[in-house]
Amino acid sequence: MARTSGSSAETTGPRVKEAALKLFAQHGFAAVSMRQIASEVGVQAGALYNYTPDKQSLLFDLMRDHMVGLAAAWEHQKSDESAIAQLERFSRFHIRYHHERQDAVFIAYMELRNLTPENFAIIEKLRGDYEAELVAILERGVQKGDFSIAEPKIAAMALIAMLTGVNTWFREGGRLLLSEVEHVYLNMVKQTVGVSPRV
Amino acid sequence: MARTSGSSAETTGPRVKEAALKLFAQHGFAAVSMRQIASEVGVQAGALYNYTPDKQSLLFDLMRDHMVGLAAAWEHQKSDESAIAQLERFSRFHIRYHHERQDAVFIAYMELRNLTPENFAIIEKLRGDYEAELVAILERGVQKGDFSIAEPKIAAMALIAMLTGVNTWFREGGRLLLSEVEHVYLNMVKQTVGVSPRV
DNA sequence: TAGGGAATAGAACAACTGTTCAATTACTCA
DNA sequence: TGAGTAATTGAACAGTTGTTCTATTCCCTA
Repeated sequence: MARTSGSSAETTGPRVKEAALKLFAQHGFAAVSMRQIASEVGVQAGALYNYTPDKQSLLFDLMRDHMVGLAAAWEHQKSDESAIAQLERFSRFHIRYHHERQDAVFIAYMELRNLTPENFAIIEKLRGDYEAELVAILERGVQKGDFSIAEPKIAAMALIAMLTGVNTWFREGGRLLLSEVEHVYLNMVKQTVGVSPRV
Repeated sequence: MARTSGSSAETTGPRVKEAALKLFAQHGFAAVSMRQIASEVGVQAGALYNYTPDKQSLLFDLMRDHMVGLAAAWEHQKSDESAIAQLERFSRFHIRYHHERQDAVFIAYMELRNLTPENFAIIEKLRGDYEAELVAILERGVQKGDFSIAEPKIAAMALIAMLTGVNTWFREGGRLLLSEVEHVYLNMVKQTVGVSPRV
C-alpha cells in the first residue's frame, strides 16, 4: 500500500492534533501511544511523522497553541475601563474560554512534567504573562481604592485557581446554566477582592 | 541470588509505597515502570508483587490512603464553634495538610483517569464526603446570617480550588512564610463568603 | 543446630513502545 | 498524457512493558 485516495496534508494535519488532544486529555500523554493516535485518525503510525518530528513536539505544540490562543483571545477582549469592570470582564472571559477548551486546559495543567526543560520554560513564561494581566488589574484596583486586598499577586493566583476550578465540577445539563454559574462566581470574585456585589 | 540479608516485609512494604508515591507524582503513573519503582527501593521488579497484586492497586491504595487520612485528620480537628471559626479552622487545616503532602495531593487530583471505574467511584465518594464538610459549614453560616453567599455548594468548590491552589505556586524559602500565606488566604476566604476581615 | 516459612533474585514471557525507511500509490500541473 | 511530487503503507528496529515462576538464600523458632 501507499498513498490513499483522498489523502491530503491539509486535512490529516489538523486531525492528528485533534486526536492527540482528545487522547492525551483522556488518558494522559505517557499512556497514549503513537499507534493509538494514528488509529483515531485512521492512518498508520508512520504517517504521523509527516506532521510532527516526535511525540514530545506533538504535546508541546498543543500546549503552546493553547497558551498563545488564550493570550490572543484576552488581548482581543480587554478594554480600557474601570478596574471593577476589567475584573468582571476577565472573570467572565476566563470561565467561558476555559469551559470551551476543557481538553486543552487539562493538558496544559497536567502534562507540564512531560515537557523537556526548554519547552517547560516557554509554557511557563506564557502562563506567567497571562497571570500578569490579572495582577495588573488587581494592582490598579487597589491603587484606585476600589479593591481591598493585601497581596495582589497572591490574590491573582487564588482567583485564577478558583475560576479554573469550574471545569472540575461544572457539566452542561446540570442544575445550573453556565451563565448562572458565571454570575455566582462573579459575585464571589468581587467579594474576594472586597467589592460588594450588586443585587 | 535469593532472599537478601536484612530483608523484611515490614521495611520493604512501606518503602515500596513511598517510592511509588514519589515517582508517580514526579513523572505520572503511566510513565513510571515497575522496574523504576523497584530500583528506587533497591530491589528487583518481581519482589514488588509481594506487596501489591498489580500496578493499578498500588496507585489506588496510595489515593485511598490519602483521602482516608485527610478525612480522619479533619475529623480530629473539627470542633463545635461558630461558623466563622469553623471556616477559619477548615481553611488553615486544608492549606497546611495539603502543603505537607504535595505528592499525594498531586496524584489524587491527576491520576483519577488511570483508575478503574470501581476504584474511581470509591475515591470520588471520599472526596465528596470531604467537600460536604465545607458545604455544611457554609450552609450553617448562611443560616445564622454570618455568611452572604448565594450557592453554598458552589462556594465550597470555589474555596477548595482556591485553597488547594496554594500548592501550585507556594515554595518554602520564598518571599513569604507559609503562616503569612495562610493569613492572606484566610482574609480572602472570609471576604469571599461576605465576612469582613479583622485587621 | 535442624527445619520451615519468609523474602528475594533473575530469567522468561508475549505484547507493546517510538521511530525510521524503502516501496508504492494518488494527485497535480505542464 | 506523462512526469514529478505528496502522502501513505507496512515492515523492521532495538528496547521496554507488566507479570509470573522457580530456585535460592536468609531469618526465626523449636
